[in-house]
Amino acid sequence: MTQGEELNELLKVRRDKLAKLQKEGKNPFHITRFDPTSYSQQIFDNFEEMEEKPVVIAGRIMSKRIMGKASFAHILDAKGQIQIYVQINELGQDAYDEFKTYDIGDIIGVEGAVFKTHKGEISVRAKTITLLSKSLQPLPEKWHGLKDVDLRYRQRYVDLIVNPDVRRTFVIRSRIIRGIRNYLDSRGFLEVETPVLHNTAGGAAARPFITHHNTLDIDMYLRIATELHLKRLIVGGFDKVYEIGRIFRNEGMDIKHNPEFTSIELYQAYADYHDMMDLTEDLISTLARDILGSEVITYQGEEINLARPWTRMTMVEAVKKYTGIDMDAIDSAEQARAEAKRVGVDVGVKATWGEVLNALFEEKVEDNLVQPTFIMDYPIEVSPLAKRKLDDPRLTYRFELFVTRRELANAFSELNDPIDQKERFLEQVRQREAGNDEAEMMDEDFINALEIGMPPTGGLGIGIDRLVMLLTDSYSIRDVILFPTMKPRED
RNA sequence: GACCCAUUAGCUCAGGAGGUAGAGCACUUGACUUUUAAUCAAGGUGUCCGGCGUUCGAAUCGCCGAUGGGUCACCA
Repeated sequence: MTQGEELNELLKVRRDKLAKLQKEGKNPFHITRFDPTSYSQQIFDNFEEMEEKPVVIAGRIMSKRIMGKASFAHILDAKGQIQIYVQINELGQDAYDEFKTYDIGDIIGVEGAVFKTHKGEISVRAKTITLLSKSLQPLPEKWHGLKDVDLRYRQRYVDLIVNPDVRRTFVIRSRIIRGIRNYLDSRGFLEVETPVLHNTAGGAAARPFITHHNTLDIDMYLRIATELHLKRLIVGGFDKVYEIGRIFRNEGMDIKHNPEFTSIELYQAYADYHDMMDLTEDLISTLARDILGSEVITYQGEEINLARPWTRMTMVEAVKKYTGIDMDAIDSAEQARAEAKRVGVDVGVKATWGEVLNALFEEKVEDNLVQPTFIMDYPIEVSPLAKRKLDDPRLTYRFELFVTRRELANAFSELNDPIDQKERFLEQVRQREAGNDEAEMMDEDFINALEIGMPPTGGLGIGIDRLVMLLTDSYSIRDVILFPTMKPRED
């Protein structure tokens, strides 16, 4: 709100109240600190001991019921809401009159005694009330809250005030991330930080955001993955590392994609992708148990059982199960393309056996993978950083985890052969030159690191936002990101 | 990027077969010393998303645009 703008009546009333307080030397914005002794939740949890004992609480006025010489209000603090009882005899005439001018949305501190009302609600009988901050705008309606999705995302601070479920989601998000850290730290993993600004955008197939460094006068990329730096650290001798961090991909936005999102990638020397599967299912089922209290959860009306063990099948087996096509029995790309066409899956005229397998999987299998399922052994064409299978060079030691039809994790036995890796990069470069701007870029220093020598290593990446969606039953990725990417409004 | 839907008071929403807009909450004033969607009485809410057009008249109809949501495409 800028100066000179016409204020509507609601705003004007609050400005006037503030001006009056300032004139009387009671400017709430002059207050610098306050010392609450209790959260609302602590009072509820310990009522027996706290009854009739003095407490100091602080929070936002969410409702107000004035009945002449006595009033009730609800105060929202970080842990919840508690009622206060405000009576003229306790406060005195002047303080009581001033309290009556406070608005819903104002932040107050309350000193008083814990008690239970005649109707049985645990409350605080106010002895003194201090206005700690004046709210100059009205809050959304108490009963329906804030529903407008646009406003909820743009003004998340209001959303958090009036929609308790939103607070819960982000508390759980925090617990999930803390749970992951605890799990990995207790198993000897080292948390590290690698650059966000990259000279080459590698480790995934995605268009990057480009930015510019002024002093060096070079364009740089925001990272699209943490993979290649973390593997350099395995080369360096840290045998178990992980990074939880923001990833940026310049792609479309929908209920599963936000341009910036959070991933965890971890790498473990001397381990393979089977170890990564064990770790993945143990980690996620542990999080569900510890944070939600159950391994059986509901996502958008569907029951999901996260109890171990989870189904493991190869991509070839999955395609066979859901299409009847046995890709193992097919040797030529030509025959594979004919089979795809037969079941109505569009593939290019030059599609390889592996590309056909991947297309069949994506179009015919993914939508069936509701319960947690590891899909193993991805084609080499779509896995430029994964180790080739010894018994079938068309495939790699790679898996993805699917839950509720969505990819949640991606892992490989990491490719550590520098010569093979260089050839894979060159193939990616050829694709890039052929117009695929999501193909990997050549990363000579990463090849150099592999030449120095990387032990056999298992690597795993999990989309934290999607994991939080699953564990909080959130429909959209925007419901688990505090400030999702929004177009600016033109006013 | 394509298509569909939405946008009305601070919030949640009605309404409008074209005649200048309504409810509840919130707000203001008054009554009320245990209420809790407090109650009772009285009162004012407004760029009907923006622009252009049709029309005597547009919030309503048409076109263009903005933002959001959804579906699809893209995202191996």
